[in-house]
Amino acid sequence: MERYEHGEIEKKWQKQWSEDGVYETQDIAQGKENFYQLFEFAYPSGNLHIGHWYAFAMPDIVARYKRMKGYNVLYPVGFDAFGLPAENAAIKRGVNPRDWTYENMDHMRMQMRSMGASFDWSREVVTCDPAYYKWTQWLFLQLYKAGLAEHRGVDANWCPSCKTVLANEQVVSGLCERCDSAVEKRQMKQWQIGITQYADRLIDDLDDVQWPQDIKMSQKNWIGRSEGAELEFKISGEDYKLKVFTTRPDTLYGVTYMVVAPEHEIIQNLEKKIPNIKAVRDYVAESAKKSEIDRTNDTKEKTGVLLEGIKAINPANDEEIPVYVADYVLGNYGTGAIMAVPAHDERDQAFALKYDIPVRHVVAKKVGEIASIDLEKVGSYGIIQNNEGKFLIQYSKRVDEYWLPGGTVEDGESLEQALEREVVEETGFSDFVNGNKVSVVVWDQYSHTKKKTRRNVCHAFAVSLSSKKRVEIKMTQVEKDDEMVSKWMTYDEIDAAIKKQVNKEKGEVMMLLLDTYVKREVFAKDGVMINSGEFDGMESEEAKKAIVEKVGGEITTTYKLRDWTVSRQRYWGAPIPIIHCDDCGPIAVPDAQLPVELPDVEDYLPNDDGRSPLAKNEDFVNVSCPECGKDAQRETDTFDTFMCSSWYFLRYCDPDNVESFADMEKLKMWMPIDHYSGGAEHTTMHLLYSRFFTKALYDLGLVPSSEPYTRRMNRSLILGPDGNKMSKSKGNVIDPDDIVEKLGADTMRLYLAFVGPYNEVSSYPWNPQSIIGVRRFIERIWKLQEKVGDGGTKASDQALHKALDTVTASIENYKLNTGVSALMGTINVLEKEVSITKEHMTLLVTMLAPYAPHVAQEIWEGIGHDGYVAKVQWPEVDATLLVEDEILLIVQIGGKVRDKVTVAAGQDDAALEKIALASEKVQKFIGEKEIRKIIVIKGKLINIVI
RNA sequence: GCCUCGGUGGCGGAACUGGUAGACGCGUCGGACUCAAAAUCCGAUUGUAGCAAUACAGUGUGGGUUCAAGUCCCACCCGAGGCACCA
Repeated sequence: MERYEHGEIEKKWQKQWSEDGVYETQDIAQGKENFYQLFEFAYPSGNLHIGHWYAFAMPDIVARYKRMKGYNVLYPVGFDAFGLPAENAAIKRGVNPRDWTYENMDHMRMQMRSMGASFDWSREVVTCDPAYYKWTQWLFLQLYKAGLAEHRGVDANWCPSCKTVLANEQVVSGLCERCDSAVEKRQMKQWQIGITQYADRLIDDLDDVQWPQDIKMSQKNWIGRSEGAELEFKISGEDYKLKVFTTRPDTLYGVTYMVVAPEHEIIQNLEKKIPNIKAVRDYVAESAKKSEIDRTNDTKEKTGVLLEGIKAINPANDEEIPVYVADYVLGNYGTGAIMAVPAHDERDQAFALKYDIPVRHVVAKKVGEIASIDLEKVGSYGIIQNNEGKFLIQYSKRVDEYWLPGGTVEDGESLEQALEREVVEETGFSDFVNGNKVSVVVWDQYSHTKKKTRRNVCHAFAVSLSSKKRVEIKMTQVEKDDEMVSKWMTYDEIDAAIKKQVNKEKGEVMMLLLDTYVKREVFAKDGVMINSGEFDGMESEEAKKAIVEKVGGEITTTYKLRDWTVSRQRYWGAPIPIIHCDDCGPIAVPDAQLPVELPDVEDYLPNDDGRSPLAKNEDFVNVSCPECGKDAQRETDTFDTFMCSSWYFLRYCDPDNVESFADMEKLKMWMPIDHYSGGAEHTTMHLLYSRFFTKALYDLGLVPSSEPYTRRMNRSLILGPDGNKMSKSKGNVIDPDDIVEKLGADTMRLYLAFVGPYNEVSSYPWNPQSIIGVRRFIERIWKLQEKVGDGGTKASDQALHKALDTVTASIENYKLNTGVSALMGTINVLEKEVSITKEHMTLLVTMLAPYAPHVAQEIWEGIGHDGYVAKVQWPEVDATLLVEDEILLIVQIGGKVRDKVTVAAGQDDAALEKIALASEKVQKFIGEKEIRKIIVIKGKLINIVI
């Protein structure tokens, strides 16, 4: 037996596959269904790393399997060759980005061939090739002509280090996604794409795709849809209306002030009416100086300035309320102005506390569920805390119940008056200072004594005692009967006590009242309307619509998603195919003149002035207007590389087409993509952009489906042996070329498959021992060839078919690791046999072929087969072989395993019961006890209940 | 803070619709072969107690449902990711 020489074997077959065009895909294959398996194409960064292997070689296992399963599989490959990463790397080395990119691609192609993956290289797509970007430009112009692209002044994200504008998605918590520099705001005229017009569909259509929950949620969060209403507040004495967006129109009666963002136009428009305009302007200037990070970072301390001389009018009750300017309100979200409800919004409460603005509760928490209310009672209760932190509680000895001091409000009394009267009567403490209202709870209960339903509106006030002076206690008869006493109790004592009391609801109400004070909670949920005129008693959810209707507001939706800025002030990108004419405005370059080729230039370095390096190239810039023929200038910005990658998967379907970006008939053959795998970092960038692109093109009748990817899966990360992310500076980088050389591509593929489930996002440290174990496994298969002879056992048949069952499911579900385990388990059985048949070995290498294609092919040939194992039919499981002759019967007593008995399969329940009861161990445990019940799970388990 | 997904031996991870927890691999320990080592092969390996048969405990924590819970329900703790002064 020759030794297993991975190097020779792998090179030999890679050459053969390539020469025979084994993996080239036709658009139609007789009798086969098409299957499109896609991975994210690579940036030509220079060198293949383990991450590339994980990204390209794992889906290859699935592609190979699907091919054997009888599908016509498209598994294409290409390069995302334009853009910042390549350009920055080239600049760093002082080489031209074009040369750098093309050299890198050559090198990477070579490395990728060493994976032994079944890529169809004949369909390769390179985005910086004019034959490709001609269509990127053309597609952009289709969007432009459809009103989905516009050159407009924007508050752009400028990266001072990359010297270009970035899209919102490329700013990660205020920093440039590529270089981590702090992003600045610049007013610039930029090309934007109208992705926001598709916000709803981008969210709603997620229901129809088979994507993992987390990816869907990330996209939803990013789009940030929030449903609410726009309401108008008149400015007193002015012909001016302040429009606000709110998700809580039900709290309109609780509005005690308003806030506008520093950028808000009201400051300009009504500046003559604002006596303190100087202070206001200073504040606006101050907040303009703050960077985005500063402004969103100091979330605790809120600042603002009152707009003196201006009063807004609450449309619900015509009350006049003050207006502030404060930077906790953002200019670019909603309407840039809010109605502030300190009782029901945390931020508003913080601001109100600082500037001493009244708080008005208009929604109460509700306890109890009762259909109709017979009578209503309003109560006023005190949260009274002494300097030891204990609370004053009324305790009824008779019914063992706790409650706050206070009581029912009588006719003509205010809440405060009632509270004072009741507390003095019940507790005798008389020197107290009325505090702030802290909360309101509506408690609906059924009174068994009165046989009526009752609503208790319980108001709670935080009250402090100025002295411990007590006067005579005047209890009511009921209170006397209940043996009421006052007690000082800690929060924990109260919490423990009410858990034991019979009336749980009453305890809950008290804790709610108390919690609001103790935990300083702001009640921002749904409840029952109070203090809201005709809406009192209504459920707040219902009141939303009713109040919007009453004040003539409008139900609206806002989004966090912003339009996609696609201009980049950089050289290495596809030129934006637009000509600016003084008379005609921005004009699309006529189709016949596409592509607008990226010229070769001497100076490709980016500038600080916000203009692309192409702007210096007069030959490029100066053209005549395609409309009127006058002198005009080309757009000199280039496209965001995400434009190029938003449609590359369409080009794979028809890569050589010179008439169009892709023929509709060919697109229909392949789209939508059956499975797409890639990195989690693209969830709210490429994945969102390409979904938008597909939808827009679908609406223009250019593509056959409105979603590009039926299934999507984010891949895990392979870490260095030390558990950290691989990086040159940490010195923990594993070079795949080394592994291929020392252990072979098949070992690498199997190792990566074995390391953990491919369909879950996690991170796996590189384990140098473990990969040797995998290599050992291949060598054991290799040696198994020696055992191929005439004889073979049924045990081998069974082991192989059991594995086949697992391997098939494993690949279908992208849990590639369990398939490798199953194969390992099989050879543990086969190795113990004296001899196995050629059929056994054939089945084994057929299953191995998707995982380790080289060695599988070599053995395939070695045992006397012609052609390619990659082209054979995936075997069917012989179900009869999965049936065991004997089973291991688990005998439980009361759910605990007490015995395991090997019995003949296929016996009926009664027979199994008999066997179980005959067991000595079982008898020992049962003893004298009576058997209450016996549960039999067919072919598996018996549970005897005693 | 809100949303989503997770938490299983020393490690990576198995466990179908509730039915033997820890498959498979790594590591560790013991043994065989060898003058010795590497490689290879064989055996053991969740913890505690015990010479052992065995018993008890055990899937983040605490409750619950069930004949039976890693799996289902409730509450909480921890981790990862997304959003975040977003009204």
